[in-house]
Amino acid sequence: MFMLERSDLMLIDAIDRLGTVTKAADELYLSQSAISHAIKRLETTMGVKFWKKSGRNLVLTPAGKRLLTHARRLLPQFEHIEQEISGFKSGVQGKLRIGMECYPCFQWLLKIVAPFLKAYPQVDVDVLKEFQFAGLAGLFNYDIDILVTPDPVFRPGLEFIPVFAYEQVLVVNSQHALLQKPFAEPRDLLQETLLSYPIEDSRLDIYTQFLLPVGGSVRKHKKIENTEIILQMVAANRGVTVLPRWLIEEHREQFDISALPLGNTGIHKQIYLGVREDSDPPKFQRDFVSLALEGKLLQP
Amino acid sequence: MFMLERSDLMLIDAIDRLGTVTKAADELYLSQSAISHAIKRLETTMGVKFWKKSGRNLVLTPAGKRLLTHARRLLPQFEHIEQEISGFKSGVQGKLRIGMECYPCFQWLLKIVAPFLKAYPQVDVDVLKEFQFAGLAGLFNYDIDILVTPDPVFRPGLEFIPVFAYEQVLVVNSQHALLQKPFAEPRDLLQETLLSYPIEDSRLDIYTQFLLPVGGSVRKHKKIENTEIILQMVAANRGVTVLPRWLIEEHREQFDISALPLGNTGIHKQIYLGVREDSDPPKFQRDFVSLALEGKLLQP
DNA sequence: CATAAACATGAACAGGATTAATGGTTTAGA
DNA sequence: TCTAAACCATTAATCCTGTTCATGTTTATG
Repeated sequence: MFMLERSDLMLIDAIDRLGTVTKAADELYLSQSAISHAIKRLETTMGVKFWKKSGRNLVLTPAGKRLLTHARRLLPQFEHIEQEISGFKSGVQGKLRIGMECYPCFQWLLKIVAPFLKAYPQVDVDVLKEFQFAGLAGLFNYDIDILVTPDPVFRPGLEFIPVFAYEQVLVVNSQHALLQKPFAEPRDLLQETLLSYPIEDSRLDIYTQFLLPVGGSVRKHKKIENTEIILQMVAANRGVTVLPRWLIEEHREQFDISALPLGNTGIHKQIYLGVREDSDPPKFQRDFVSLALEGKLLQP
Repeated sequence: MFMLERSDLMLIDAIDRLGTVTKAADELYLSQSAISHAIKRLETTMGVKFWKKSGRNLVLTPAGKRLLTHARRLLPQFEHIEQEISGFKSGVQGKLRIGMECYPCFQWLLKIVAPFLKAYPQVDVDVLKEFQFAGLAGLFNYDIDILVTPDPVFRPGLEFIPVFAYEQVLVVNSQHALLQKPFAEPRDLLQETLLSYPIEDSRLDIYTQFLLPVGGSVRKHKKIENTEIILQMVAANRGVTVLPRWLIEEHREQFDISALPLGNTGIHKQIYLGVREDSDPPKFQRDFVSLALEGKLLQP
């Protein structure tokens, strides 16, 4: 009775990735013939053709494509398991892969990662930006172990832990007229240029929580990658932006900027750590969460 | 260079599940000695001990436990892949596993599954209730292929497709005084007994969307599994409940009940189908979604 | 203390996986 | 158009992995 093995998945992955059986054989430290035989065995035992000849190469059949997508999904998990397991022989070693879904997350994360790295010298930390992993899917696929995000998903199988509360404030030039007011109202932005990180409007709080509910808008909206550049432009009176208050406090000295709340209540957000509800995750992973929670206490 | 294989995962799983190496050998159609050798090979090549002797049995070390949880996660996926792949040889055959996260979902699903089964006689349909899978995790783990839920999660890697809109209405006895009013207000429920399915309050629309926002409450809250029983109790004037309007229409004849909107706008919900953003899912899976969407058109 | 249950070990074996050698197609390029 | 190179398939021989068999050791049980 045949069993699809990891080696079969590696086979189909390598052939597709490298284009030819010969190159795949090379990568897998096998002969071309070995691969050819393996293909035959796989296809006959499963009773399904995964490749067909096209010229002098092999191309995937629909069944093959399907198997490939599963291979692409599972193989990294095997690698991750091996990494994790080999950690058990050499002490506490391991790797913590953190995915981030928001810009302020990164700024906050930097503050937490530093003490963690110090406390766990044997643990590697990988910080993945949004485009390098697939959000929730990344968590479940074991591409990442921790998801840092402002949008929690409270569903079975997941745990989202609030670790940091902050207020989103409107950042303006220090001489800006708006600073006369105790807080900004949507209509105050009608003539302003909004500067933001390059993400969809639907994920910007100023739209979802401030402008859209009352049909407000801005004169212009410019998207910029870099926080410093954004602040520089605000300081130069080229626009306004929305950022966490604590981030602004840290740049007060450097830039000629001030901040005021959005609306009379202000926009309040939380950063959450999302983790899988795993049966016994590595200790350093739980410890990272604890450390983040301690940080929460420190940051009033 | 050693590779953790599926067979290794099967090994650790079987030993743990059956308790002894001997029984595991039995299940895997191997000799006890074969397993014993395999264990040794696995442990020496990975450089980690996964079992230690306890009396005359083997018990898992922490590393072993960790490997086991990964095994439990991955093995079903292999089985699923094999199932799916073998579908390619015998035509359109396959299995569609649908997970449900809400009670009205089930009622709705029944209507969709029937025509699907007729249209795809070679496809098996498994409908899993909430406690048999882990929601979103089930989707990503390939425990289920489609998640039926009223709470969509719009995140990368997932697609949630609205397939059915309905109104949650307050269901009362046909002689109930409230029926004089055009719609129910939160204070109307102060003296009522609320009947609901046995789920947490935080997932009941009447709380989250009706009572809690204004600090309302009910006199008493009883949780009951079965729709018919609930309706019987409402008919007997033993309480009120909240259900989709279309469900009530279907039971009008049978029970002495009537319905009225919750609040002046009513509570409006949608059922969504959640699927993985897979590269080419099986055809019958996409077809199921299409069928559900057609159903949407039929149900005004 | 005898017995059975359970796992470990060593030697021998079988068969599956690998390779080398060769042949058959296809394609690129002169 | 022809040749050489690139690529995959097949055969037969070989290797070596994983298996079994036989036996040993430890532990629980009555």
